[in-house]
Amino acid sequence: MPEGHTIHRAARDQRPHLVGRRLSVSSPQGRFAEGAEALDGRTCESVEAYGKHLLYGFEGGRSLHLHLGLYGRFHAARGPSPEPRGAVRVRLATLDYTVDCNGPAACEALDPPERARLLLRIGPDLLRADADAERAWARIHRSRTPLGVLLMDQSVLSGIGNIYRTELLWRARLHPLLPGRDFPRPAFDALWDDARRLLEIGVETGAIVTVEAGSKAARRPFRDRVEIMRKADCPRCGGPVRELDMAGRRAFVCERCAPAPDTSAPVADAG
DNA sequence: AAGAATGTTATGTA
DNA sequence: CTACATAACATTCT
Repeated sequence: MPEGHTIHRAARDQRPHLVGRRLSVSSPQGRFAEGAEALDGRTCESVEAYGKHLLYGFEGGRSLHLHLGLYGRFHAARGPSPEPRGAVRVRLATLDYTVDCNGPAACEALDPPERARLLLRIGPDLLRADADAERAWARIHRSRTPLGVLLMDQSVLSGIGNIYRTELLWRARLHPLLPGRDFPRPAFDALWDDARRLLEIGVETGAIVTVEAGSKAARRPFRDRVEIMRKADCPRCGGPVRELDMAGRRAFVCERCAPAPDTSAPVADAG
């Protein structure tokens, strides 16, 4: 269940157990690991999250790249060889700690140039302190592409998935179909800050929580922790929620809170 | 038990 | 070339 918060939380949790240690890298159920096992026995030097990507740097310069895709997960446990749970693709282990990664969409060893190429494709990561908002804004403010699509484009900014996108737009009372170029700068700044806040809550709690943090609802099942995702009625105004297909995923909008942008009579470009 | 799902990329079409 | 939509892939949950 990965958006950026899942990956950053995993990096934060795993780092102290792995960095500076020699790791066994294996595929305990014999699943294809795309060269990851070549890193077996090397010392781990870094564990870093970039958007939804996790990179383990190894002595010698090569990295292990994991991407959880739609339903990948991590299982961490004390001890060197716990029973694998579910479909484990790769296992990273020291003598007293084991991380299993289940069902990732990417699990591969990268050379330094390949790693650099990957990082170039990833837009500013809201969960990294040095995230460059100007870079994201440069892509957004001149684009005709709808906000609902731009927010999920990992090369524009990284870490946001379908749920955060949907919730963020609802919170900001912005319609997902609003073209990026019609997005006012102050609204962008506010959304950027809100996104960081929500993602940080996600890292702390290990779950997507967009209702009031610390509330009772925040501890309940998924549908209670979000405001509008997969809801039929708007929790703010009671209006009906409309479903949109955006970038192949379902977005939810209250058009009473966020009126649809005017699509009529586009003015011809002068140039 | 079928279908949807917190994701991405490659390919097809206009 | 662009901007889309669609398919494909990995697995788990409802």
